Amino acid sequence: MPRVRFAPSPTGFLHVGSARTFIFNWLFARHNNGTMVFRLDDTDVERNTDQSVQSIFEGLQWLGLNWDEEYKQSERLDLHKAAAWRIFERGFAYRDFTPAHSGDSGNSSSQGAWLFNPGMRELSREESDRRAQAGEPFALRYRVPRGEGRVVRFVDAVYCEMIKPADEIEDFALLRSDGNPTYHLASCFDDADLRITHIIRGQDHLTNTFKHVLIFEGLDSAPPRFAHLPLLVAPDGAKLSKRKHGPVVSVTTYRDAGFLPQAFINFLCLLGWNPKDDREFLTIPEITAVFKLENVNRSNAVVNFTDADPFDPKAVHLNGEHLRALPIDDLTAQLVPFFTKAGLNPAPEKLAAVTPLIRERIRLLSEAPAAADFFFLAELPPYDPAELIPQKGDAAQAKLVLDKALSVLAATPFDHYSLDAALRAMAAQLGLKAGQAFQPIRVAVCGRKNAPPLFETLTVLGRDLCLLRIHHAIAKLN
RNA sequence: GGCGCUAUCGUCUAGGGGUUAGGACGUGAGAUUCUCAAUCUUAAAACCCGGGUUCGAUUCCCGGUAGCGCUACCA
Repeated sequence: MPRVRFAPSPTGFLHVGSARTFIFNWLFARHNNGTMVFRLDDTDVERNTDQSVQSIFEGLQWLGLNWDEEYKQSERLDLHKAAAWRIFERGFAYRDFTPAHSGDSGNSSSQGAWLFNPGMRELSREESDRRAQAGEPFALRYRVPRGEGRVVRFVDAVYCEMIKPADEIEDFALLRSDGNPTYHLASCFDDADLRITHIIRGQDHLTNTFKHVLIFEGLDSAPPRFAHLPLLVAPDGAKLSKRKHGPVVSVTTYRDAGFLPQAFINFLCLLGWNPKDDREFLTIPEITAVFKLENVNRSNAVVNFTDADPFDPKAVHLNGEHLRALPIDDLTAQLVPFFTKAGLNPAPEKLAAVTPLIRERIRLLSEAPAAADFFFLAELPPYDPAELIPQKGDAAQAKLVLDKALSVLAATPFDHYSLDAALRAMAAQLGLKAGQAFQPIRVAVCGRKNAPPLFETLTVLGRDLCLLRIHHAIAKLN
Protein backbone atom coordinates (compact mmCIF):
# COMPACT_ATOMS: atom_id res chain seq x y z
CA MET A 1 0.00 0.00 0.00
CA PRO A 2 1.59 3.24 -1.10
CA ARG A 3 2.01 6.03 1.40
CA VAL A 4 2.58 9.54 0.13
CA ARG A 5 2.94 12.84 1.87
CA PHE A 6 2.40 16.50 1.32
CA ALA A 7 4.84 18.50 3.42
CA PRO A 8 4.46 22.25 3.09
CA SER A 9 6.50 24.79 5.00
CA PRO A 10 4.24 27.42 6.51
CA THR A 11 6.16 30.40 5.22
CA GLY A 12 3.46 32.00 3.09
CA PHE A 13 0.05 31.36 1.64
CA LEU A 14 -0.68 28.11 -0.17
CA HIS A 15 0.33 28.75 -3.74
CA VAL A 16 -0.79 27.03 -6.88
CA GLY A 17 2.43 25.06 -7.28
CA SER A 18 2.06 23.59 -3.82
CA ALA A 19 -1.57 22.92 -4.48
CA ARG A 20 -0.69 20.99 -7.60
CA THR A 21 1.88 18.96 -5.69
CA PHE A 22 -0.77 18.15 -3.12
CA ILE A 23 -3.25 17.20 -5.82
CA PHE A 24 -0.81 14.89 -7.60
CA ASN A 25 0.01 13.19 -4.32
CA TRP A 26 -3.65 12.84 -3.53
CA LEU A 27 -4.46 11.44 -6.96
CA PHE A 28 -1.65 8.94 -6.72
CA ALA A 29 -2.79 7.86 -3.26
CA ARG A 30 -6.44 7.51 -4.20
CA HIS A 31 -5.70 5.82 -7.51
CA ASN A 32 -3.59 3.22 -5.74
CA ASN A 33 -5.68 2.83 -2.62
CA GLY A 34 -2.86 4.35 -0.65
CA THR A 35 -2.54 6.63 2.32
CA MET A 36 -2.18 10.38 2.18
CA VAL A 37 -0.10 11.94 4.92
CA PHE A 38 -0.14 15.63 5.69
CA ARG A 39 3.03 16.85 7.36
CA LEU A 40 3.67 20.41 8.35
CA ASP A 41 7.39 21.05 7.82
CA ASP A 42 7.57 23.84 10.34
CA THR A 43 11.16 23.65 11.51
CA ASP A 44 12.11 27.08 10.24
CA VAL A 45 10.98 29.03 13.30
CA GLU A 46 12.23 32.29 11.82
CA ARG A 47 9.96 32.26 8.82
CA ASN A 48 6.96 30.30 10.00
CA THR A 49 3.75 32.16 10.62
CA ASP A 50 0.41 31.09 12.04
CA GLN A 51 -1.22 33.04 9.27
CA SER A 52 0.51 30.84 6.76
CA VAL A 53 -0.62 27.66 8.50
CA GLN A 54 -4.09 29.12 8.36
CA SER A 55 -3.83 29.89 4.67
CA ILE A 56 -2.61 26.40 3.84
CA PHE A 57 -5.47 24.70 5.64
CA GLU A 58 -7.94 27.15 4.17
CA GLY A 59 -6.71 26.46 0.68
CA LEU A 60 -6.73 22.70 1.09
CA GLN A 61 -10.11 22.74 2.73
CA TRP A 62 -11.46 24.60 -0.26
CA LEU A 63 -9.99 22.01 -2.64
CA GLY A 64 -11.96 19.46 -0.70
CA LEU A 65 -9.28 16.77 -0.91
CA ASN A 66 -8.72 14.99 2.36
CA TRP A 67 -5.80 13.27 3.99
CA ASP A 68 -5.55 10.33 6.31
CA GLU A 69 -2.82 11.20 8.77
CA GLU A 70 -1.43 14.45 10.03
CA TYR A 71 1.94 15.31 11.59
CA LYS A 72 3.84 18.34 12.69
CA GLN A 73 7.55 18.26 12.16
CA SER A 74 8.32 20.62 15.03
CA GLU A 75 6.93 18.03 17.44
CA ARG A 76 9.46 15.51 16.25
CA LEU A 77 12.58 17.54 16.87
CA ASP A 78 14.07 15.12 19.38
CA LEU A 79 13.61 12.28 16.94
CA HIS A 80 15.49 14.22 14.27
CA LYS A 81 18.41 14.99 16.55
CA ALA A 82 18.62 11.41 17.71
CA ALA A 83 18.59 10.29 14.09
CA ALA A 84 21.49 12.59 13.28
CA TRP A 85 23.55 11.12 16.08
CA ARG A 86 22.70 7.63 14.99
CA ILE A 87 24.07 8.52 11.58
CA PHE A 88 27.16 9.89 13.31
CA GLU A 89 27.62 6.73 15.36
CA ARG A 90 27.34 4.66 12.23
CA GLY A 91 30.25 6.61 10.78
CA PHE A 92 28.25 8.44 8.09
CA ALA A 93 28.77 11.88 9.58
CA TYR A 94 31.43 13.98 11.28
CA ARG A 95 31.69 17.12 13.35
CA ASP A 96 32.81 20.19 11.48
CA PHE A 97 34.25 22.84 13.73
CA THR A 98 34.73 25.36 10.93
CA PRO A 99 32.89 28.59 11.72
CA ALA A 100 29.75 29.10 9.67
CA HIS A 101 30.12 30.94 6.38
CA SER A 102 30.02 34.65 6.85
CA GLY A 103 27.60 35.89 4.28
CA ASP A 104 29.29 36.04 0.89
CA SER A 105 28.38 32.99 -1.13
CA GLY A 106 30.03 34.01 -4.39
CA ASN A 107 32.74 31.43 -4.01
CA SER A 108 33.02 30.43 -7.64
CA SER A 109 36.78 30.47 -7.39
CA SER A 110 37.03 27.97 -4.58
CA GLN A 111 36.28 25.04 -6.85
CA GLY A 112 36.54 21.69 -5.18
CA ALA A 113 37.06 23.12 -1.72
CA TRP A 114 33.33 23.55 -1.28
CA LEU A 115 32.84 19.82 -1.34
CA PHE A 116 33.84 19.48 2.28
CA ASN A 117 35.82 21.30 4.88
CA PRO A 118 39.38 20.05 4.62
CA GLY A 119 40.71 18.43 7.70
CA MET A 120 37.51 18.15 9.65
CA ARG A 121 36.42 15.06 7.84
CA GLU A 122 39.64 13.33 8.88
CA LEU A 123 39.57 14.43 12.50
CA SER A 124 39.98 11.51 14.84
CA ARG A 125 37.02 10.52 16.92
CA GLU A 126 39.00 11.30 20.05
CA GLU A 127 39.87 14.81 19.00
CA SER A 128 36.36 15.42 17.71
CA ASP A 129 34.88 14.30 21.02
CA ARG A 130 37.36 16.35 23.00
CA ARG A 131 36.70 19.57 21.11
CA ALA A 132 32.97 19.03 21.37
CA GLN A 133 33.38 18.35 25.07
CA ALA A 134 35.28 21.62 25.41
CA GLY A 135 32.25 23.42 24.08
CA GLU A 136 33.58 24.29 20.65
CA PRO A 137 30.66 24.83 18.27
CA PHE A 138 30.30 22.53 15.30
CA ALA A 139 27.95 21.47 12.55
CA LEU A 140 27.34 17.81 11.86
CA ARG A 141 28.09 16.97 8.25
CA TYR A 142 27.34 13.97 6.15
CA ARG A 143 30.45 12.08 5.15
CA VAL A 144 29.80 11.72 1.43
CA PRO A 145 31.78 8.78 0.07
CA ARG A 146 34.77 9.89 -2.00
CA GLY A 147 36.75 8.20 -4.67
CA GLU A 148 36.83 7.16 -8.29
CA GLY A 149 33.68 5.64 -9.59
CA ARG A 150 31.58 6.29 -6.53
CA VAL A 151 28.14 7.32 -7.70
CA VAL A 152 24.78 8.01 -6.16
CA ARG A 153 21.78 6.86 -8.12
CA PHE A 154 18.03 6.66 -7.97
CA VAL A 155 15.23 6.04 -10.38
CA ASP A 156 12.71 8.80 -10.69
CA ALA A 157 9.23 7.91 -11.88
CA VAL A 158 9.21 10.99 -14.09
CA TYR A 159 12.85 11.74 -14.89
CA CYS A 160 13.96 8.11 -15.04
CA GLU A 161 17.41 7.05 -13.94
CA MET A 162 19.48 9.73 -12.26
CA ILE A 163 23.17 9.20 -11.59
CA LYS A 164 25.69 11.56 -10.09
CA PRO A 165 29.34 11.04 -9.14
CA ALA A 166 29.61 11.28 -5.37
CA ASP A 167 32.58 13.60 -5.79
CA GLU A 168 30.19 16.25 -7.03
CA ILE A 169 28.14 16.17 -3.86
CA GLU A 170 29.33 18.31 -1.00
CA ASP A 171 29.45 17.23 2.62
CA PHE A 172 26.14 18.82 3.46
CA ALA A 173 25.00 19.63 6.98
CA LEU A 174 22.73 17.44 9.05
CA LEU A 175 22.79 19.47 12.24
CA ARG A 176 23.45 23.17 12.55
CA SER A 177 25.83 24.53 15.13
CA ASP A 178 22.86 25.33 17.32
CA GLY A 179 22.12 21.62 17.36
CA ASN A 180 19.01 21.87 15.22
CA PRO A 181 18.45 19.57 12.28
CA THR A 182 18.50 20.84 8.72
CA TYR A 183 15.59 20.42 6.37
CA HIS A 184 17.26 17.54 4.54
CA LEU A 185 17.71 15.49 7.68
CA ALA A 186 14.33 16.22 9.20
CA SER A 187 12.56 15.54 5.94
CA CYS A 188 14.32 12.28 5.20
CA PHE A 189 14.05 10.99 8.72
CA ASP A 190 10.34 11.69 8.79
CA ASP A 191 9.84 10.12 5.40
CA ALA A 192 11.61 7.01 6.61
CA ASP A 193 9.93 7.00 10.00
CA LEU A 194 6.47 7.55 8.54
CA ARG A 195 7.10 4.76 6.04
CA ILE A 196 6.54 6.99 3.05
CA THR A 197 6.81 4.87 -0.07
CA HIS A 198 6.64 7.56 -2.76
CA ILE A 199 7.93 11.08 -2.57
CA ILE A 200 6.12 13.21 -5.11
CA ARG A 201 7.33 16.78 -5.09
CA GLY A 202 8.54 19.69 -7.16
CA GLN A 203 11.44 19.30 -9.54
CA ASP A 204 13.36 21.89 -7.56
CA HIS A 205 14.29 18.97 -5.32
CA LEU A 206 15.57 16.78 -8.13
CA THR A 207 19.25 17.40 -7.44
CA ASN A 208 18.72 17.44 -3.67
CA THR A 209 17.54 13.90 -4.01
CA PHE A 210 21.10 12.65 -4.31
CA LYS A 211 21.71 13.91 -0.81
CA HIS A 212 18.50 12.37 0.32
CA VAL A 213 19.35 8.88 -0.85
CA LEU A 214 22.63 9.26 1.02
CA ILE A 215 20.75 10.18 4.18
CA PHE A 216 18.49 7.18 3.81
CA GLU A 217 21.61 5.08 3.59
CA GLY A 218 22.95 6.69 6.76
CA LEU A 219 19.62 5.98 8.37
CA ASP A 220 19.93 2.36 7.26
CA SER A 221 16.59 2.72 5.56
CA ALA A 222 15.65 1.78 2.02
CA PRO A 223 14.92 4.95 0.05
CA PRO A 224 11.37 5.48 -1.15
CA ARG A 225 10.48 5.89 -4.79
CA PHE A 226 10.77 9.41 -6.11
CA ALA A 227 8.70 11.34 -8.60
CA HIS A 228 9.58 14.90 -9.41
CA LEU A 229 7.07 17.21 -10.98
CA PRO A 230 7.89 19.90 -13.54
CA LEU A 231 7.64 23.35 -12.06
CA LEU A 232 4.88 25.86 -12.58
CA VAL A 233 6.36 29.08 -13.87
CA ALA A 234 5.12 32.60 -14.52
CA PRO A 235 4.90 34.04 -18.04
CA ASP A 236 8.30 35.63 -17.43
CA GLY A 237 9.70 32.12 -17.03
CA ALA A 238 10.56 32.39 -13.36
CA LYS A 239 9.37 29.85 -10.87
CA LEU A 240 6.03 30.87 -9.47
CA SER A 241 6.71 32.67 -6.26
CA LYS A 242 4.67 34.42 -3.68
CA ARG A 243 7.37 37.02 -3.40
CA LYS A 244 7.59 38.01 -7.05
CA HIS A 245 4.11 37.37 -8.32
CA GLY A 246 1.94 38.21 -5.35
CA PRO A 247 -1.59 37.05 -4.62
CA VAL A 248 -2.21 35.82 -8.17
CA VAL A 249 -0.42 32.63 -7.17
CA SER A 250 -2.40 32.12 -4.01
CA VAL A 251 -5.03 29.40 -4.00
CA THR A 252 -7.41 31.55 -2.00
CA THR A 253 -7.33 34.15 -4.76
CA TYR A 254 -8.85 31.59 -7.08
CA ARG A 255 -11.41 30.64 -4.48
CA ASP A 256 -12.40 34.24 -3.91
CA ALA A 257 -12.68 34.91 -7.62
CA GLY A 258 -15.28 32.22 -7.92
CA PHE A 259 -13.45 29.23 -9.24
CA LEU A 260 -14.98 25.86 -8.50
CA PRO A 261 -12.47 23.61 -6.76
CA GLN A 262 -13.06 20.81 -9.25
CA ALA A 263 -12.35 23.19 -12.12
CA PHE A 264 -9.23 24.51 -10.47
CA ILE A 265 -8.03 20.96 -9.88
CA ASN A 266 -8.86 20.03 -13.45
CA PHE A 267 -6.82 22.97 -14.72
CA LEU A 268 -3.84 22.29 -12.49
CA CYS A 269 -3.74 18.63 -13.48
CA LEU A 270 -3.42 19.58 -17.11
CA LEU A 271 -0.24 21.46 -16.28
CA GLY A 272 2.40 18.78 -16.63
CA TRP A 273 0.09 15.82 -16.93
CA ASN A 274 -2.48 14.65 -19.42
CA PRO A 275 -4.69 11.61 -19.84
CA LYS A 276 -3.16 10.71 -23.22
CA ASP A 277 -6.40 11.24 -25.04
CA ASP A 278 -8.03 14.44 -26.16
CA ARG A 279 -10.14 14.99 -23.07
CA GLU A 280 -9.55 18.19 -21.18
CA PHE A 281 -12.74 18.57 -19.21
CA LEU A 282 -12.32 15.97 -16.50
CA THR A 283 -13.98 15.35 -13.20
CA ILE A 284 -11.97 14.38 -10.16
CA PRO A 285 -13.13 10.75 -10.30
CA GLU A 286 -12.21 10.65 -13.97
CA ILE A 287 -8.75 11.97 -13.27
CA THR A 288 -8.28 9.63 -10.33
CA ALA A 289 -9.20 6.70 -12.50
CA VAL A 290 -6.49 7.34 -15.09
CA PHE A 291 -3.81 9.15 -13.13
CA LYS A 292 -0.32 7.74 -13.61
CA LEU A 293 3.02 9.25 -12.69
CA GLU A 294 4.35 7.90 -15.97
CA ASN A 295 2.15 10.38 -17.79
CA VAL A 296 3.70 13.35 -16.04
CA ASN A 297 5.94 15.27 -18.41
CA ARG A 298 9.30 16.83 -17.74
CA SER A 299 9.13 20.44 -18.85
CA ASN A 300 7.98 23.43 -16.86
CA ALA A 301 4.53 24.81 -17.51
CA VAL A 302 3.60 28.45 -17.75
CA VAL A 303 0.60 29.66 -15.83
CA ASN A 304 -0.58 32.25 -18.25
CA PHE A 305 -1.63 35.24 -16.20
CA THR A 306 -1.12 38.91 -16.97
CA ASP A 307 -1.43 42.19 -15.12
CA ALA A 308 -4.78 42.74 -16.76
CA ASP A 309 -6.07 39.25 -16.13
CA PRO A 310 -4.73 37.36 -13.13
CA PHE A 311 -6.15 34.04 -14.27
CA ASP A 312 -5.08 31.72 -17.04
CA PRO A 313 -7.77 31.89 -19.74
CA LYS A 314 -7.89 28.14 -19.89
CA ALA A 315 -8.62 27.94 -16.19
CA VAL A 316 -11.45 30.39 -16.63
CA HIS A 317 -12.81 28.45 -19.58
CA LEU A 318 -12.71 25.15 -17.72
CA ASN A 319 -14.43 26.81 -14.81
CA GLY A 320 -17.24 27.85 -17.12
CA GLU A 321 -17.62 24.28 -18.25
CA HIS A 322 -17.68 22.94 -14.72
CA LEU A 323 -20.17 25.63 -13.76
CA ARG A 324 -22.51 24.47 -16.47
CA ALA A 325 -22.04 20.85 -15.47
CA LEU A 326 -23.24 21.58 -11.95
CA PRO A 327 -26.83 20.76 -10.97
CA ILE A 328 -28.79 24.01 -10.79
CA ASP A 329 -29.39 23.76 -7.07
CA ASP A 330 -25.73 23.27 -6.35
CA LEU A 331 -24.80 26.19 -8.51
CA THR A 332 -27.38 28.35 -6.79
CA ALA A 333 -25.94 27.46 -3.41
CA GLN A 334 -22.44 28.31 -4.61
CA LEU A 335 -23.65 31.64 -5.88
CA VAL A 336 -25.19 32.86 -2.62
CA PRO A 337 -22.03 34.12 -0.93
CA PHE A 338 -21.03 36.02 -4.04
CA PHE A 339 -24.34 37.85 -4.13
CA THR A 340 -24.07 38.58 -0.46
CA LYS A 341 -20.60 39.97 -0.89
CA ALA A 342 -21.91 42.21 -3.66
CA GLY A 343 -24.46 43.63 -1.27
CA LEU A 344 -27.40 41.86 -2.84
CA ASN A 345 -29.52 39.61 -0.71
CA PRO A 346 -31.52 37.50 -3.08
CA ALA A 347 -34.51 35.56 -1.84
CA PRO A 348 -33.64 31.88 -2.25
CA GLU A 349 -36.55 31.05 -4.57
CA LYS A 350 -35.80 33.99 -6.76
CA LEU A 351 -32.13 33.18 -7.02
CA ALA A 352 -33.05 29.63 -7.91
CA ALA A 353 -35.09 31.02 -10.78
CA VAL A 354 -32.29 33.31 -11.91
CA THR A 355 -29.48 30.75 -11.86
CA PRO A 356 -30.53 28.97 -15.06
CA LEU A 357 -30.70 32.33 -16.81
CA ILE A 358 -27.14 33.30 -16.05
CA ARG A 359 -25.45 29.95 -15.94
CA GLU A 360 -24.31 30.09 -19.56
CA ARG A 361 -23.31 33.70 -19.23
CA ILE A 362 -20.73 33.49 -16.47
CA ARG A 363 -17.38 31.76 -16.23
CA LEU A 364 -16.60 32.67 -12.66
CA LEU A 365 -19.00 32.68 -9.75
CA SER A 366 -17.92 36.22 -9.02
CA GLU A 367 -19.34 37.37 -12.35
CA ALA A 368 -22.86 36.44 -11.30
CA PRO A 369 -23.87 39.55 -9.34
CA ALA A 370 -22.96 41.86 -12.22
CA ALA A 371 -24.82 39.60 -14.63
CA ALA A 372 -27.98 39.41 -12.54
CA ASP A 373 -28.14 42.44 -10.30
CA PHE A 374 -31.21 43.88 -12.05
CA PHE A 375 -33.24 40.94 -10.84
CA PHE A 376 -32.68 41.94 -7.25
CA LEU A 377 -32.35 45.69 -7.28
CA ALA A 378 -35.49 47.62 -6.37
CA GLU A 379 -34.39 50.35 -8.70
CA LEU A 380 -32.36 50.02 -11.87
CA PRO A 381 -28.99 51.77 -11.91
CA PRO A 382 -28.97 54.72 -14.31
CA TYR A 383 -28.52 53.83 -17.96
CA ASP A 384 -28.27 55.74 -21.20
CA PRO A 385 -31.76 56.22 -22.72
CA ALA A 386 -30.15 55.89 -26.16
CA GLU A 387 -29.81 52.18 -25.42
CA LEU A 388 -33.59 51.92 -25.60
CA ILE A 389 -33.47 52.79 -29.25
CA PRO A 390 -32.70 49.83 -31.52
CA GLN A 391 -30.18 49.95 -34.34
CA LYS A 392 -32.26 51.32 -37.19
CA GLY A 393 -35.01 52.95 -35.16
CA ASP A 394 -35.59 56.22 -33.43
CA ALA A 395 -36.92 57.46 -30.12
CA ALA A 396 -40.46 57.64 -31.39
CA GLN A 397 -40.36 54.02 -32.45
CA ALA A 398 -38.94 52.92 -29.13
CA LYS A 399 -41.62 54.84 -27.32
CA LEU A 400 -44.28 53.25 -29.50
CA VAL A 401 -42.96 49.79 -28.70
CA LEU A 402 -42.88 50.49 -25.00
CA ASP A 403 -46.37 51.96 -24.95
CA LYS A 404 -47.66 48.95 -26.77
CA ALA A 405 -45.72 46.58 -24.55
CA LEU A 406 -47.33 48.16 -21.54
CA SER A 407 -50.77 47.11 -22.65
CA VAL A 408 -49.67 43.73 -23.96
CA LEU A 409 -47.92 42.84 -20.73
CA ALA A 410 -50.81 44.03 -18.66
CA ALA A 411 -53.06 41.62 -20.49
CA THR A 412 -50.82 38.57 -20.93
CA PRO A 413 -50.26 35.74 -18.45
CA PHE A 414 -46.67 35.88 -17.25
CA ASP A 415 -45.38 32.58 -18.47
CA HIS A 416 -42.83 31.87 -21.14
CA TYR A 417 -45.18 30.66 -23.87
CA SER A 418 -47.82 33.31 -23.48
CA LEU A 419 -45.25 36.09 -23.45
CA ASP A 420 -43.49 34.64 -26.45
CA ALA A 421 -46.70 34.54 -28.47
CA ALA A 422 -47.97 37.92 -27.34
CA LEU A 423 -44.76 39.85 -27.87
CA ARG A 424 -44.06 38.32 -31.26
CA ALA A 425 -47.57 39.16 -32.31
CA MET A 426 -47.00 42.67 -31.11
CA ALA A 427 -43.81 42.98 -33.13
CA ALA A 428 -45.57 41.73 -36.23
CA GLN A 429 -48.40 44.13 -35.69
CA LEU A 430 -45.94 47.00 -35.50
CA GLY A 431 -44.15 45.75 -38.58
CA LEU A 432 -40.94 45.24 -36.66
CA LYS A 433 -38.50 42.37 -36.47
CA ALA A 434 -38.42 40.57 -33.17
CA GLY A 435 -35.00 41.97 -32.37
CA GLN A 436 -36.08 45.53 -32.99
CA ALA A 437 -39.15 45.20 -30.86
CA PHE A 438 -37.46 43.36 -28.03
CA GLN A 439 -34.51 45.62 -27.47
CA PRO A 440 -36.45 48.55 -25.99
CA ILE A 441 -38.25 46.19 -23.66
CA ARG A 442 -35.08 44.40 -22.65
CA VAL A 443 -33.26 47.62 -21.90
CA ALA A 444 -36.25 49.07 -20.08
CA VAL A 445 -36.48 46.03 -17.90
CA CYS A 446 -32.80 45.11 -17.44
CA GLY A 447 -31.14 48.48 -17.82
CA ARG A 448 -28.75 47.18 -20.42
CA LYS A 449 -28.58 45.66 -23.88
CA ASN A 450 -26.93 42.37 -23.03
CA ALA A 451 -29.02 40.22 -20.79
CA PRO A 452 -30.58 36.79 -20.54
CA PRO A 453 -33.41 35.83 -22.93
CA LEU A 454 -36.34 38.20 -22.68
CA PHE A 455 -39.33 36.01 -21.88
CA GLU A 456 -37.64 34.16 -19.06
CA THR A 457 -36.39 37.43 -17.70
CA LEU A 458 -39.84 38.98 -17.70
CA THR A 459 -41.27 35.92 -16.00
CA VAL A 460 -38.77 36.04 -13.18
CA LEU A 461 -39.13 39.79 -12.75
CA GLY A 462 -42.90 39.63 -12.56
CA ARG A 463 -45.51 41.83 -14.12
CA ASP A 464 -45.55 44.70 -11.64
CA LEU A 465 -41.87 45.36 -11.78
CA CYS A 466 -41.78 45.07 -15.55
CA LEU A 467 -44.58 47.57 -16.01
CA LEU A 468 -42.98 49.94 -13.54
CA ARG A 469 -39.63 49.83 -15.31
CA ILE A 470 -41.22 50.32 -18.70
CA HIS A 471 -43.01 53.39 -17.37
CA HIS A 472 -39.67 54.73 -16.20
CA ALA A 473 -38.13 54.03 -19.58
CA ILE A 474 -40.87 55.91 -21.36
CA ALA A 475 -40.27 58.82 -19.05
CA LYS A 476 -36.59 58.69 -19.91
CA LEU A 477 -37.40 58.92 -23.61
CA ASN A 478 -39.37 62.11 -23.15
C1' G B 1 31.33 29.47 -12.30
C1' G B 2 29.99 23.95 -11.42
C1' C B 3 26.26 20.20 -11.82
C1' G B 4 21.43 18.78 -13.39
C1' C B 5 16.75 19.13 -16.03
C1' U B 6 14.09 20.87 -20.23
C1' A B 7 13.11 22.54 -25.47
C1' U B 8 6.31 20.99 -30.74
C1' C B 9 1.38 26.84 -32.53
C1' G B 10 1.07 33.05 -28.07
C1' U B 11 -0.23 29.33 -23.79
C1' C B 12 -1.34 24.01 -22.09
C1' U B 13 -0.24 19.67 -24.70
C1' A B 14 -0.54 14.81 -28.22
C1' G B 15 2.61 12.44 -31.43
C1' G B 16 6.69 10.14 -33.31
C1' G B 17 12.23 7.73 -38.46
C1' G B 18 8.13 8.60 -44.05
C1' U B 19 1.79 12.23 -40.83
C1' U B 20 -2.10 17.32 -44.53
C1' A B 21 2.43 17.33 -37.17
C1' G B 22 -3.46 16.15 -33.80
C1' G B 23 -6.41 18.42 -29.66
C1' A B 24 -7.59 22.49 -26.18
C1' C B 25 -7.52 27.76 -24.61
C1' G B 26 -7.04 32.43 -26.77
C1' U B 27 -7.63 35.19 -31.65
C1' G B 28 -10.31 35.93 -36.74
C1' A B 29 -14.58 34.50 -39.83
C1' G B 30 -19.32 32.14 -40.32
C1' A B 31 -23.92 29.41 -38.70
C1' U B 32 -27.84 29.61 -35.01
C1' U B 33 -30.54 33.35 -32.33
C1' C B 34 -34.84 38.43 -29.35
C1' U B 35 -29.34 40.89 -27.41
C1' C B 36 -25.28 38.63 -24.86
C1' A B 37 -23.79 34.04 -23.99
C1' A B 38 -23.83 28.77 -24.82
C1' U B 39 -23.45 25.54 -29.07
C1' C B 40 -21.67 24.14 -34.04
C1' U B 41 -18.47 24.99 -38.45
C1' U B 42 -14.11 27.21 -40.09
C1' A B 43 -9.27 30.06 -40.62
C1' A B 44 -4.48 31.74 -39.15
C1' A B 45 -0.78 29.77 -35.82
C1' A B 46 4.54 25.28 -33.88
C1' C B 47 8.68 20.86 -34.25
C1' C B 48 15.34 26.32 -30.96
C1' C B 49 20.12 26.15 -34.01
C1' G B 50 24.26 23.22 -36.13
C1' G B 51 26.40 18.66 -37.13
C1' G B 52 25.97 13.52 -37.58
C1' U B 53 23.23 8.30 -38.18
C1' U B 54 19.78 7.07 -42.17
C1' C B 55 17.22 6.27 -48.58
C1' G B 56 14.63 9.70 -45.24
C1' A B 57 14.83 13.28 -39.40
C1' U B 58 10.69 17.35 -36.04
C1' U B 59 11.44 12.27 -33.85
C1' C B 60 17.68 8.82 -32.55
C1' C B 61 23.02 10.59 -31.23
C1' C B 62 26.53 14.65 -30.36
C1' G B 63 27.48 19.84 -29.84
C1' G B 64 25.63 24.75 -29.26
C1' U B 65 22.06 28.10 -27.51
C1' A B 66 18.23 29.43 -24.34
C1' G B 67 15.11 28.76 -20.05
C1' C B 68 14.67 26.76 -15.38
C1' G B 69 16.49 24.29 -10.98
C1' C B 70 20.26 23.01 -7.40
C1' U B 71 24.90 24.66 -5.80
C1' A B 72 23.53 27.46 2.59
C1' C B 73 24.83 25.55 9.45
C1' C B 74 16.82 28.11 4.01
C1' A B 75 12.99 25.00 3.22
